[in-house]
Amino acid sequence: MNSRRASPHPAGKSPAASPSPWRARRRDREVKREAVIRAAARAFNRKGYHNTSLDDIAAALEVTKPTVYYYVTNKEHLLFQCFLAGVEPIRAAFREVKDLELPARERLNAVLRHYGEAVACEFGWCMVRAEDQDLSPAMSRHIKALKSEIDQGIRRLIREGIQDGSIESCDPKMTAFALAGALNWIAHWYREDQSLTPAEIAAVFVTLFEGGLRPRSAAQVATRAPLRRRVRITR
Amino acid sequence: MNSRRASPHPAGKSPAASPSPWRARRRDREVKREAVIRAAARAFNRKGYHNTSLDDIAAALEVTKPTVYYYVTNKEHLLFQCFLAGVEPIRAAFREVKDLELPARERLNAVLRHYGEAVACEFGWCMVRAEDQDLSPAMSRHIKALKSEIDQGIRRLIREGIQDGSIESCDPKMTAFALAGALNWIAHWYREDQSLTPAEIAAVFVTLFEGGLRPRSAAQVATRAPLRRRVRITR
DNA sequence: TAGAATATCTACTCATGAGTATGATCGAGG
DNA sequence: CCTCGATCATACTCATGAGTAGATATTCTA
Repeated sequence: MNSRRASPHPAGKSPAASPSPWRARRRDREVKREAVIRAAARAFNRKGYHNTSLDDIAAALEVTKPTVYYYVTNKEHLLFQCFLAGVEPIRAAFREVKDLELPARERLNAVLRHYGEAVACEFGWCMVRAEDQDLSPAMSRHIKALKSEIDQGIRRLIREGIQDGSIESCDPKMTAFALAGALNWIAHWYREDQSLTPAEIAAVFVTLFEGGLRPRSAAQVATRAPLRRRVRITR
Repeated sequence: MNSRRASPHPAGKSPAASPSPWRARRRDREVKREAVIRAAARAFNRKGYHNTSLDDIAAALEVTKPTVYYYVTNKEHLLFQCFLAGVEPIRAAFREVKDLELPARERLNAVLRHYGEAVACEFGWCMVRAEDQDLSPAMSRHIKALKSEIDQGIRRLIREGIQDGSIESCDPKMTAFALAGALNWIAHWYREDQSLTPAEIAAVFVTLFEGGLRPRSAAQVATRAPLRRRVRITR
């Protein structure tokens, strides 16, 4: 990047005098770059990573493949960028919640709500489904680290919740797996079933996580199996 | 299959007189065929469908690619067979539970336990991750139908549970998505983390699904945020 | 307006992997 | 011991798709 500036003006004075066109160019380029990443995310979303060629992505943008390569280095980086766009909101959610004076369960709920919305968004699929098997070792490590950071964040909130009494005693690791799994899976069905908005889905899920299936109303009927028989007989 | 028998003995008498060698052959073939499918499942498990070539699978069996093609028609069918091997235990679980005289929540729990164990098994990955995008339209329909059958089965149990009072009122569809999602996700992490057996995992998950995160002990401490501050200060 | 930097296209290379044509081998029955 | 069918290997074809080389268009600067 320095070399680009240095070559026309070795002394390095004129670039400082007229920075605006450079800036404009750079922003323009960045906008297009993001468009490429978004188009890739949409394509991966629809057809999966392996069933999407860079020609497909280029066609969606009404350009040709080399143009795509002008903005991203290769397909793997493209997936990685989509992944980053997907995780960033989740990391933000952790930061946002970090200093709230709330019991840990409520902080966890807030994170999970953001998490669910992130998974349902455009980049959700890429974030959830970026497989280390598809990536170079270096990328794989990087992605695993980011995923692990989130996982550990959830576990920590669960541990804190157990300590402060806002969460029932449980295995933090397994519980984190269960919660994240339920939310991750949204990426699989949300394309086909958009009957609820991402925010609504996240809210429903968090409610379920909190209370579980067991009825909480005091007037819960004890094991009355005959009722079921009756139901089946009526058909 | 008839043509194979008919060609050596057009009259069709000798085959009935000596069925044993044919039977033995067929069983032998079937055993090998299953070995091919299991090897494929293991390979898909480790490297993913698209990163596994039929040469890989053949090498794992110490044969060559045409030999694999002698037992299965193509890669897609191979994935489909793995998928079937994965779902079958789950369908069996539904049948097993069908006529039990138990509240629906307990029947649901039993199904979910089997479901979890199935996902953690050898074919779990193939079942969970068989993407319609990777398959021909016909296969895709077939797989979707089987997945939908299971989904609908879970929803039905949830509805029955709400009716018989064993499950708290909720949205059956979303709840089914959440439960199945949490369990499906086991396929993603179980390879790397086998600290618990499939049965133990399933049990932990079902317990969580039942009770949720909110503490059930009467002596639950109300929102005491200061506790958390203390924790952070100590570091 | 020359010319440099930016942006895009045409037309390739090259590796991989699915699927196959054809021939070799082996074991059982006549 | 010879034949026939079942089994398996060698050695291909062929399509696809990632990535690139080099030419071309566009735009800004001097």
